[in-house]
Amino acid sequence: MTEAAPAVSRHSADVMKKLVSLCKNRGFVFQSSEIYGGLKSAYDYGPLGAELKRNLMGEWWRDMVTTRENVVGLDASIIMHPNVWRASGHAAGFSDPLVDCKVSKERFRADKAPRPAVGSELPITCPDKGVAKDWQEQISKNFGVELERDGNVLRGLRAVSENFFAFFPKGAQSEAKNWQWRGYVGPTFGCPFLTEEKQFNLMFRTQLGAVDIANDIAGTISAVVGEIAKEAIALQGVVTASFGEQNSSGELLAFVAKKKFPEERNDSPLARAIEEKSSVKIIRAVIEKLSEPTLAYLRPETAQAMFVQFKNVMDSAGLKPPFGIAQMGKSFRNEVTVEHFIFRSCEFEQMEMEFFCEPGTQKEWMAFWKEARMAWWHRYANYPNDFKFRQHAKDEMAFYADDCYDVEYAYPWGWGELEGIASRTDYDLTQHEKHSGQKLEYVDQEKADPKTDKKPWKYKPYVIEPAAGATRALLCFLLDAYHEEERVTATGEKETRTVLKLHPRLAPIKCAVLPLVKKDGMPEKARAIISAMLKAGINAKYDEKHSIGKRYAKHDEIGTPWCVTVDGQTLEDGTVSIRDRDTTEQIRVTVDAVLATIKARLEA
RNA sequence: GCGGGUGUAGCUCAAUGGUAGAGCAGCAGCCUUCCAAGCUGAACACGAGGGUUCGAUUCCCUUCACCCGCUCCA
Repeated sequence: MTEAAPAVSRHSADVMKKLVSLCKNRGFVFQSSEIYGGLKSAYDYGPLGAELKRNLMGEWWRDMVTTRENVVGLDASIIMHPNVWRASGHAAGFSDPLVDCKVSKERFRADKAPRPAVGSELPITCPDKGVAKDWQEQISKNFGVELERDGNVLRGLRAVSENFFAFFPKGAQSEAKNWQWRGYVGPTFGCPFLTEEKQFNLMFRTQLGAVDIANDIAGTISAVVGEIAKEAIALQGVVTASFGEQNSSGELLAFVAKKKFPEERNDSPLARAIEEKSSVKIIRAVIEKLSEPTLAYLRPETAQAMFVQFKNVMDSAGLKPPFGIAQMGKSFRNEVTVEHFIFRSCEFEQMEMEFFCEPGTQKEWMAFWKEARMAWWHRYANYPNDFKFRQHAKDEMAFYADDCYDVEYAYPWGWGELEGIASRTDYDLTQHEKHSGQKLEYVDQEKADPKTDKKPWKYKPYVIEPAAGATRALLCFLLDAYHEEERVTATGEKETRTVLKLHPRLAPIKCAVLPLVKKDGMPEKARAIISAMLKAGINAKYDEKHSIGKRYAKHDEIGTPWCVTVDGQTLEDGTVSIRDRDTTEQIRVTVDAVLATIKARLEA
């Protein structure tokens, strides 16, 4: 499964610095909004970077979609219905603290979690017996707590006091290590091994509608403040008598908010804030309530659209499982930390495919896509050993996941993720069925349901998801291509030749056409060649500046695989030289054959 | 989010409490017949804001951005 991999990156420590310089210098990648001081973790792709990214994503699309019969494309909107993100679980956490279960990876709202009474038992109900065994081992390993397994239930925990929970192996009672009792458990499995509460969300919020919501909010708050003033005067006696000074603003706000929003449901965030009499929470809840009708999010991943449009795509394209829906495009996440140039940024590009298959066949398809995807990465790489698979440990995967592999690359700072290939079962379709009320299943007329043995078999397909980062792919192929070679110049000095050994299909410029000197009719010959190439759709570049050596060096540095040179001999016998970027060797072909030669090499 | 570092021309660097200099790159021109040759000319910078000061690129504060660790990454 895991290939032989280098223990450390073959890259030198300063390669990132050099690459970032080269990217700016030559026009691959610029800092966003640089003239205004730059914007955190946002990058612009310059003329060469734009070509490189387009080529890269084009190669993915070609390999995943246009060369496969059973995979189709989708280009969904970046802004989707807010309920999409509620169903996927991304939207929780804006107004309420979120907690993760360290064992099941379930994420939930702390305020909605079950709160077992002090002294009660805390059984953990696992999805099945196998999972129960895994979790039992994890809990033992990570928290030093030995639980008893009773079918799919893990027993032995008890909420001893308000401050800690305990386990009682064979009657003895001791406190759980490394973990604190938070007073509640995960809603699905009842697990008390939880992370700290987090009050943030990684999604970018935006608003649909041209009217600025801030006006409505300001208007309402202003009215509320006015109400408070009136109430304060009217209730002056009561305020001083019964509210006390400490919480008077919260008390008043709660009083007014209750009058202002009489129809508020008991379990809404606003109702709870009013209950708590916290002025900050009330104001926050009012803002949320008022902005809610126009609230929208930028997608944090492209994947959900493939699930949401599953039926439409399947029906319109006349597909039946196994089939895939692929999509490339931008996604947005407010990352806590951004790092390593374009590796982790808030705005990034993804290349994702959801492959829908019959339940029970997911293992075979996982194996198929693992191989296909690794072959793709290897096709464009100079150093295949810098790529490897890493299987996710059970305690690393989401509770619904069946299996998961990352394709990792040996970046200068260590192994890092390029692509995740996940076996997601029917979790996503199930979630969207639940939230939308729409059936998201395939009806197989030919096959009998394995459970009832009757035709047809209606099932929600299982999903294999190869999800690659396009931005990361760009960085990884730049690193893979970056070479420095020592050489002696014509004047006898030692110099470093920087070469980007990009795969020709990725290279921004395929071919440079250069007159040896700009006289004797050489520029005219070269111009004729370049216009033929451009007409044929090959991104070629004419260059007559400086000496020929400088021009070669420049094109080495931007990864141009071939340089066609028009020289004295061209004028005599009609041949030109084609120089290879990686070897610097030249061959001669006739002017008429140049275009076909370059074309053939690009197709190779 | 925490700690440390950095910020001068497109890039790599220098100098200075009295508003900055080089190499390379780029631009215009001359020259040049195969791997960063030469000549001429013009252009280009103290990340932003505030403070101290007669005067700040230099000292102080804030902020923005980047780099290196840790944390986080549904």
